[in-house]
Amino acid sequence: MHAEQPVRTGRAKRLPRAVRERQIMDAAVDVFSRLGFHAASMDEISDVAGISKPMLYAYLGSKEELFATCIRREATRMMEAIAGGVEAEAPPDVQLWSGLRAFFGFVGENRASWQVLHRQASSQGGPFAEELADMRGRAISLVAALLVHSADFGNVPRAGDKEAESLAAALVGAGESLADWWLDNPEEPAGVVAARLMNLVWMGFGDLVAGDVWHPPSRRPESVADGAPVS
Amino acid sequence: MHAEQPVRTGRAKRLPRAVRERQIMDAAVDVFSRLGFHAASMDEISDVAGISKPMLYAYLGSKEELFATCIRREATRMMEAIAGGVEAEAPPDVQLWSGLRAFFGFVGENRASWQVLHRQASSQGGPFAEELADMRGRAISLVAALLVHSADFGNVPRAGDKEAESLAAALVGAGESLADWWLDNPEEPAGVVAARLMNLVWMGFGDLVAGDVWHPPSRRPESVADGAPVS
Amino acid sequence: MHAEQPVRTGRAKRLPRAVRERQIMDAAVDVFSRLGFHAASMDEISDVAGISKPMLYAYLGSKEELFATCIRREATRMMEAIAGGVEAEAPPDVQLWSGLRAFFGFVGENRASWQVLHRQASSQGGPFAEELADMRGRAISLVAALLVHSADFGNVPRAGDKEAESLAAALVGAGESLADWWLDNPEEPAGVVAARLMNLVWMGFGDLVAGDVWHPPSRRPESVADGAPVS
Amino acid sequence: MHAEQPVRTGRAKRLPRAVRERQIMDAAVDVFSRLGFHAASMDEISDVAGISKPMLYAYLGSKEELFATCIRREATRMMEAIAGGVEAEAPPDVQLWSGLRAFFGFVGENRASWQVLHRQASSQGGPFAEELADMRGRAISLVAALLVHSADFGNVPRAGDKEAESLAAALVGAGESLADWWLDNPEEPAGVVAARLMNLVWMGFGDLVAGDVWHPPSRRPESVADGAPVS
DNA sequence: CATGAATGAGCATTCATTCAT
DNA sequence: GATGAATGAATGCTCATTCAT
Repeated sequence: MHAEQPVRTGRAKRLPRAVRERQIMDAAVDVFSRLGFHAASMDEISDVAGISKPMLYAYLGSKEELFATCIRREATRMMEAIAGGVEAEAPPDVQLWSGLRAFFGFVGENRASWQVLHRQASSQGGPFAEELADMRGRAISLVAALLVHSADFGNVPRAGDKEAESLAAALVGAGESLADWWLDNPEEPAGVVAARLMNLVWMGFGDLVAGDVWHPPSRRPESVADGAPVS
Repeated sequence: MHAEQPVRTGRAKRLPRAVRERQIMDAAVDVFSRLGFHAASMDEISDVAGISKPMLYAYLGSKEELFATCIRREATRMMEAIAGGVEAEAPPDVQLWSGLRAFFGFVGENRASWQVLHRQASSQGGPFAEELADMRGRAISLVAALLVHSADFGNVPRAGDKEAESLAAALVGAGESLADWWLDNPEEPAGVVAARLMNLVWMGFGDLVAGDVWHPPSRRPESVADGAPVS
Repeated sequence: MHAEQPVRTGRAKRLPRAVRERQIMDAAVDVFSRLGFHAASMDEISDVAGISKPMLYAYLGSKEELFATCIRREATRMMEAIAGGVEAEAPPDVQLWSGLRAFFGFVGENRASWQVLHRQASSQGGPFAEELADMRGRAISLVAALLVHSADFGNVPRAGDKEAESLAAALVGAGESLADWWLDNPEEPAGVVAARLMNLVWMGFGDLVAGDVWHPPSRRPESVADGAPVS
Repeated sequence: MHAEQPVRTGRAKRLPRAVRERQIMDAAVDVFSRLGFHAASMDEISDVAGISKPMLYAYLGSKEELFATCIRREATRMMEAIAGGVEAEAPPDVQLWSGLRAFFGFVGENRASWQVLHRQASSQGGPFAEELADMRGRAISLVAALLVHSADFGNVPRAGDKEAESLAAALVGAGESLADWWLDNPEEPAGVVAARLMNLVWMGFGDLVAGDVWHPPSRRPESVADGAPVS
């Protein structure tokens, strides 16, 4: 994972800007993931990064900018890791499966990144939530497209976009939650856990598309809608 | 939902302690859900509650105590709402379905509570995270028990506890994520959304139990395990 | 010493004003002596007194007034205890001796009063210091008068008032310090400790009056005056 | 004495850490001596020091730490001033005399230090009182050792340690009180006042050692012990 | 370029004091 | 008379941010 230098002493060596920037962001991701946005202090970040606070500001701007930059970088890294594991020409189920595997792989190897993305980012108000929600939204859309594409293959009346999107949201949430569960229960290999989710979702989705649905014994499920007005 | 009085002026009317306490906690849940624990200030909470800060402290103790009390109250409310919608004698699928309906119903009617529980609580270090993680863990265990119970019905070799638990974690995460999605896309009735999740999960789970599983076209899914060492 | 009722419950019984007042002041002296003026809170005082805060204010006014009243009462009690032990017609040495005995007796029996008078009162700015300094000044003056009177008896050129006053100040300070020492070393009876001080001072004073003084071996003691300008 | 700038305006000039630290402590001693620990606010101290509050905390830690540091510094300064004025090889009376002179000299030149040490430190609970009481205790022990040493010279049955200690406590208290009196009556030179105390104590002590003691006319002085039970 | 030194602004918390019942 | 409920005004302390060297 990202390196740290707990205490710093003396003058920092002059380094090319790009290297410095990465060094700082590594430190920032580490600190943010451990303490969360608010509890993390610029003092600690600069300490961990091994530079002085004015440098921190010179390179990455304000605390908010720094956080946003971290999130963007980590989100990009994750998206790229996933995209890199997926073959665009493969059939939908294979794409989904490869994506899941890549996702679990990334989470396992980048715990700090994952913590920042999953836990910290969503809990802040301000501009972060929006940015992160955007990225998450894009991920959901990609999955939704996959689902739609797959359903098309099956000669079935095309499911509404909204239906696919909602299922994609559920799938993404399931993946996130399962990833967290896996971090707490690491005795099972990532592949097994990922496969389990793949099975659950893909088979369920197949049944759904095939019209093979579950029915409540007596009442129609829609009946609940009456009791849940959206304010 | 909970009322607010942005600015307060003059002396607050004398109220019995219990009423004031609820009033304050409503305000606190509102503010915490909007800003998160750290960004929420006791000043704002007391403003929203329509009282002065000393009352806040007299009634609910420190900021941490207040937050913990809020979380506990909202978590209890949600658990009770769900438990109240589930018949203990019903078959597992019906129980799951009722639980889902009750969950979506609660989220729809208590957005602030949901935000606090879902977003804020997990992102703080300290004692909150633990407490909340405990409750989530209990919820997952309940669902896992349901799954195990259901699988037993089917004369199938009993799924390992870990397998059930992981699936339950996925299901809970899917529910959370779908609830969030629904709050952003409220045009579909809660029942429809909940039913979709129910279908996906239950049918998929049925296939899983029946041994009707998805296979990657060429490589065994386990192969991914090699690339995801747990550090 | 003064009684306490740690916790109070229900409505206080109606009592004649004088009794209530004494009750309150006993509590206040107790709390002030334990915590000092600033650290003592009106909340704690009212708790210990067994009444509500508004009563506290109704009876004794502000915190400063309460403190001043306490000091005045305790100082008066002490002065009266001492005066009561001294026979006005007795020769000066006997008067001094009786006064010392009475002083040590009072301190032994009223530790809280003594703490308030000695430690708390002098450390506050404000009007207390002045009031207390006044009382202490009066005590010093009384002792000084005794010394002057005694010297007159001895057919000696009357010592300057200032000289007597300074010696009285020294004696009072010695008594205070010795009383504190005695509270920390209670194994010796008060009478023994008091007698020791009496001896030291009276014999030394006798020598002084008799012109039997100590001389530095080589240099005149006054030489130090040059190095100690008063700013 | 220490300089003050009641109001501060603009940014403070950059100073090396050590200088600023002394500047701050000078201000703190000044404020603490005027107002006492509790009434002194960090705001006022930083104002008087001519810096902002964060600097105060950066350099000296919390209010308690600052106070403790002040006390330690001033106590050390005073002890050193006194020790520096005393020749270790001189006979006991000369040592006592030099110590007294040095003490009065220090008090005259460092009123604020003296106030902090004498008035504020003893009135606080917490760790200060203990620390200060320790130093005072050490001072008393030193004086007691001097007295014992001196008595030994006189071929007299060695006075009990407790007796010497109590007399030392009386002497120290007399010195403190006389110093306060002198600050209020500065028309007499320090040397004269100090000499007066030296005379009183030394001659009285000589008589005591010589067995030349004062006796109450009729009753034995010990009789008072009955009336002073130690609770 | 790099940093030690500096600060404005805010936050949690407490306390003396007073209404309204 | 007596009290629970209420508050204005500090106070200790921290943090993101920026000069001056």
